[in-house]
Amino acid sequence: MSRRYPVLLVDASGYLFRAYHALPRLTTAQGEPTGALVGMLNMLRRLIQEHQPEYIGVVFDAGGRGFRHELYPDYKANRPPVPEELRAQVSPLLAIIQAMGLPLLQVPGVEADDVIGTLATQAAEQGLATLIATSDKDLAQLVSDRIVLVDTLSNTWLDPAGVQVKFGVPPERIVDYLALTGDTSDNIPGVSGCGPKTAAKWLAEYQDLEGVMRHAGSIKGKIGESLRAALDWLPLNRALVTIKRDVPLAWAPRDLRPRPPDGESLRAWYERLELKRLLATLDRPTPAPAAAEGAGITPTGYDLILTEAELTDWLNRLHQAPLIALDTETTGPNSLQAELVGLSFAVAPGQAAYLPLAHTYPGAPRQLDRGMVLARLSPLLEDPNHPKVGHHLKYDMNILARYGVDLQGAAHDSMVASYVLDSTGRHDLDSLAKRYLNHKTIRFEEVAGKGAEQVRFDQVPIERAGPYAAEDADMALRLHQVLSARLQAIPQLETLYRTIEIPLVPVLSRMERAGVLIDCHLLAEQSAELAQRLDGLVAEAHRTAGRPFNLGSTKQIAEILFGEMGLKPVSKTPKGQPSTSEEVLEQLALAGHELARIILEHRTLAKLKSTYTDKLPHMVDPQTGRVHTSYHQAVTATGRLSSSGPNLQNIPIRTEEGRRIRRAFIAPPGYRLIAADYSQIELRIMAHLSGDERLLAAFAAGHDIHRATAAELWGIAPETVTPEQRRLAKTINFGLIYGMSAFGLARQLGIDRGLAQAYVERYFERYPGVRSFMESIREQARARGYVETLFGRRLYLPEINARNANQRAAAERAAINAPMQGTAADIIKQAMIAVDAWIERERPPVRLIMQVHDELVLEVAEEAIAETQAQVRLAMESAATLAVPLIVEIGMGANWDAAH
DNA sequence: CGTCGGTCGTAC
DNA sequence: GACGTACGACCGACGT
Repeated sequence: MSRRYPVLLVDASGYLFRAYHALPRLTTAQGEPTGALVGMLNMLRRLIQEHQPEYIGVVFDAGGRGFRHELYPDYKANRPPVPEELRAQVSPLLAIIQAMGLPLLQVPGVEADDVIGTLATQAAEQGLATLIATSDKDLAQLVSDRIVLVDTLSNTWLDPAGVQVKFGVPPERIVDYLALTGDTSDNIPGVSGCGPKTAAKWLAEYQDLEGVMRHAGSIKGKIGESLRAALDWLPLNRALVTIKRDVPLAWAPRDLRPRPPDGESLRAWYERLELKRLLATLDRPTPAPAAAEGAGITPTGYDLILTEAELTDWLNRLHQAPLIALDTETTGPNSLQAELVGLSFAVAPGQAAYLPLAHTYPGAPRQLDRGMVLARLSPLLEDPNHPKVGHHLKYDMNILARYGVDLQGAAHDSMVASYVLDSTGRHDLDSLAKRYLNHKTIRFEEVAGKGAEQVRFDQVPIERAGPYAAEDADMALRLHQVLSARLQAIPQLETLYRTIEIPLVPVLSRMERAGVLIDCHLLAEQSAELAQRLDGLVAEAHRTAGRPFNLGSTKQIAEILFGEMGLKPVSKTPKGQPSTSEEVLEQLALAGHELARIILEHRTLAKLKSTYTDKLPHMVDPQTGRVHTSYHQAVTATGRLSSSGPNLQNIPIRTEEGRRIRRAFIAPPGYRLIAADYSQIELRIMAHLSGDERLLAAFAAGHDIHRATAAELWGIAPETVTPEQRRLAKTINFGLIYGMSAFGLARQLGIDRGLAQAYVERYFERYPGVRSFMESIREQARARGYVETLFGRRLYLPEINARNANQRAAAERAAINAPMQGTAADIIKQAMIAVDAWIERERPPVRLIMQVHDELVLEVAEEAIAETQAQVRLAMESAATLAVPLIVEIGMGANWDAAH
């Protein structure tokens, strides 16, 4: 569609007939019919705004008997008379088209088809490409590399390849095809019993109509008889259906330049016919003329849906669209609380509309009733056979779900596509439109303001909201086209997108909507207790320091410890300041500095209180009594999900105090929580990817992996491994996944650097496959600039060849970590899809409610516990087949802590 | 008064 | 500098 068509020819009579029957019967208050007229004007405006043609011809039949009647007196003899309601709309329409400045072409005795055929042929000879707007299949015979048909009612587009696909014959054979099949509407009898299939078959076999006629004797059966019976009139048929390309006309294509519109006259007509939306267009500056080549997307006029008739019109277009782009406008960013303000749609690039529903500012025009609109839309929105695309469709899914609409057929998501193509960088609509379409979108702040001036979307004037909202749908559609093509070029990524990321969207939507029940009372108790202890610690700290200070301020702590008390800084922050991190304070506390111990304890408790026990109750949705996190699908570099509002992926577990918080994540009466964790999934993936024999063997034997590692490191029997040795082996194992160096290991373990180096050496001696795996990952990263997961997900590492050694080393560590972390993410996502599929299929009293990277949490009715455990284990353990078994540990309890 | 970088700490 | 991926609280400097 990027091609320009300088010439636009509109088969207006044909369109008018179809529009009259296809579109709703609008009338003015006086009962004057306007439906077909409005449809026609909308189509013209859309075509002009989208294609910005230099030359336009709006072609009408002028009546009068032409050469076809001479050839065949019964030509069009069976046409019913033009309905009065349609006839009444013609003359206003002609007047309006003229007032719009558009060349109106009518030639008595010459049919519109022949006018179009002649002008399009002349234009082609002059090197001008022509777009013909028609819904008449006969015009397919004109299609060439310079002539294309567009049917705005069915949203179809016919170029030579399209003609071949649709009719089974190329454009040059269309006249033969039509001669054989006949045309009932023109009263042209074809070969009885010969439809599209037979005609295409014969023409494929015998080349052309003459060939078919020559072989009429050899065609068997009843159809052969029919053909032979038709031989007499087939040449006449062909002459009747052949569009003339050489009728004498008063205009050449280049005479069809539009004139400036006559605003006064248009206003008068629009007022008289009560065409409010068109009237509004007169108040807007007319769109700029066609921009220079390569300027990206020209600003286009989008539709506004304010009346039932307009809604009907758009419903038709949506029904016929092969892919519907969809966007919701709401009162806020939280999809589980925001209210629906409007909907926008796009059916083709540039063909988009905004449907305002709940703009409530003073003076807002009357809008369609939300319930009525959703009732009419939901059969479409809930039909999986009508594919949808959006940008961040999970959001729209959540919004619609709150209005009882279960969005189905979420086939594409431009945000997700962008993320799969390259996880780094931004994936918001504005950035992507700029990057891939070279188009600057209207930003939200431009319509709603920012900061203190910002208003809710329902307060944004519809005339400002419309272009913004419709553009979002338009951009999602256009981005989808670009991003899909790029995904197709990398089959593994396309598969990842289609089989994992897209199916995950509704799963995440359901999880977010489900939420998790919180025991606020328990948290409040804990908050009160923490507050008391914190007060005590603050007093104690001030006493010890000899003056009051803010225990939350690292700067003030550093002043006291390293300034006033004269302690030696242990390490520095990246900015060169003396660090007061846990590690530092731990050392100082160990050296007997009481203040450090107090600050440490204060830090831990303050963290628990502010981040969790105070915060979580505030995050509870008053409507559900539960917290509903957001899972972000396009954030992390490695393919993991992230969670926010609240983040449920960093709820404490390691300390007793922390686990108390998990006890506040509860199941409702009659239910239990089930927590299912992958055991050592990243190390198993390392075993699989590296193929290291000892590591594979240890997992195959079902050994405790840290114990086995320790046994290898010290060359002793697993039973004799001490807890200390196991702890050290565990640290090494985790360090490997993170690309840790000997220095890092030494620091982590608080041991001598040389000793740490010796451990690392020893590890690689015992697990040589791991060493070569890590080296080959680094090499791949350097050579290709990216690393891959088992399923082909990519992480690009532009800094892998950086001059700066630190940047380079960091990129190498990320390179080593990403295949393991990312493969684990790929696997648990597949498990989530499988678990969700089971739930949706069998409808057990079970909900998937949380994902924490290697863990799934479900809320399960008591009677379904055993079945759920079995199903979840099956789904998770069989989500991927590795060279080592995937093992899942499942717990159950009344709260999240007890489920572990 | 809002924004943003810096620091720290929680999870896997 | 030295351990990967996140989110978010708090501080404090800075800008309006």
